[in-house]
Amino acid sequence: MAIVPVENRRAEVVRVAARLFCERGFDGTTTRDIAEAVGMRSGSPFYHFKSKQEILAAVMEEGLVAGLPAAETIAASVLPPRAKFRALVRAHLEIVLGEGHDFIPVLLYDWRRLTPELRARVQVLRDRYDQLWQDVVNELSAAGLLKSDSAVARLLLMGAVNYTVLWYKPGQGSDLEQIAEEAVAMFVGPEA
Amino acid sequence: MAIVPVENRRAEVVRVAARLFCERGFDGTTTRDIAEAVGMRSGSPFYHFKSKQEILAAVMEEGLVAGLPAAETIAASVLPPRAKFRALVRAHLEIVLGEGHDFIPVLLYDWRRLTPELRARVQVLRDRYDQLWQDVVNELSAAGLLKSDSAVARLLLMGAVNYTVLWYKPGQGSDLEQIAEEAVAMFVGPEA
DNA sequence: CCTACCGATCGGTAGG
DNA sequence: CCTACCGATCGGTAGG
Repeated sequence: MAIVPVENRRAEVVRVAARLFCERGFDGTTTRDIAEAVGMRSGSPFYHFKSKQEILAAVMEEGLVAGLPAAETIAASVLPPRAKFRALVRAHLEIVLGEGHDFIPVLLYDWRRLTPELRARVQVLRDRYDQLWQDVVNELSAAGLLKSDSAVARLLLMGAVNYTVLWYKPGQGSDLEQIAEEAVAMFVGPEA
Repeated sequence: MAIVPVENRRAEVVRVAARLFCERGFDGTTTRDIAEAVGMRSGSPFYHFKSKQEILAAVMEEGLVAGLPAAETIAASVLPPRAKFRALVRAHLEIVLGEGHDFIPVLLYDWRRLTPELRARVQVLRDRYDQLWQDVVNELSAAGLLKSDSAVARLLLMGAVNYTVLWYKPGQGSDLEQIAEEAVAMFVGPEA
């Protein structure tokens, strides 16, 4: 038995909540489920969070904070537009579909369960992520590698990629690498 | 006051439930909300449906039954592949985003809330819809107008189109016609 | 389809 | 973070 610092209990709640929210949805998970899975009593999550929705927001924010650095590095790299886009898609698929990556799926599934206030708070981080995509898509566009207006293009592209969360089954059919390749091939066309 | 046949009360429950589920989500809507909006007492929806989830399944099935004929007509038409795909996308956007079309968004939002039994039941209709898309996508592929394997291609394409339900705002930005055009332009490339 | 009601669940809190 | 508990809600049912 390792000695676990008290500060980690909060993070543990967030991590367990992410898993349960991802599996059963926000409304399909009770704060009691979370408490039990973490080894607490039913009321104890509320020592760490003001409300169930605050836990949800924390899950989403942790997912975004964890995913942003990789995406930022890719966006700031000197890769040519098509390769950069491919790397971004690949990194995003990992965040959405990778083993133990339950945070962003929760954001995609249960965004609407956030109160307006919490939604606005999480949106700040989300905007940064969306902007990175927009930048990379704009580079594609500027290089003549993408038809369609870039604002709607970004939404359609992110839709295609995010929607994988609803159909992808690990170890069945294409793997993440293949899906990334197919998506890029279909959207961007063959080479520059 | 028109005289309303008793049989229409059930349909009324489904229609009202579709609107409320679409606005607030399945878990965010109580059977009491539905009853009140339809002008019944709180227990009366259960005269028409065995459970709340049966109402949800009915909403989804009505959406699919309403949408299938148009999609079938398009798939069976003699349009060239690109035009056929464009027509399918356009029809689908109408079903997903059109005014008063709350049924398919509910399917997209709350598919996971169905019990396994009900999910299997609704899946039968959903499979028919997916197959139509697959046929049209395969035609595109056969005509050399689409890169990427067609099974994954269909999922990515439907993802892009279905995801519009999360960002489209009527009367703000592109309209359905424009979105359809941009989607086709981006995915299929310029002309055959 | 209404009346009347239940049984259980659930988010959240006071007080330590 | 636990104990003990509340207040409200909610899906669903019996019986007519």
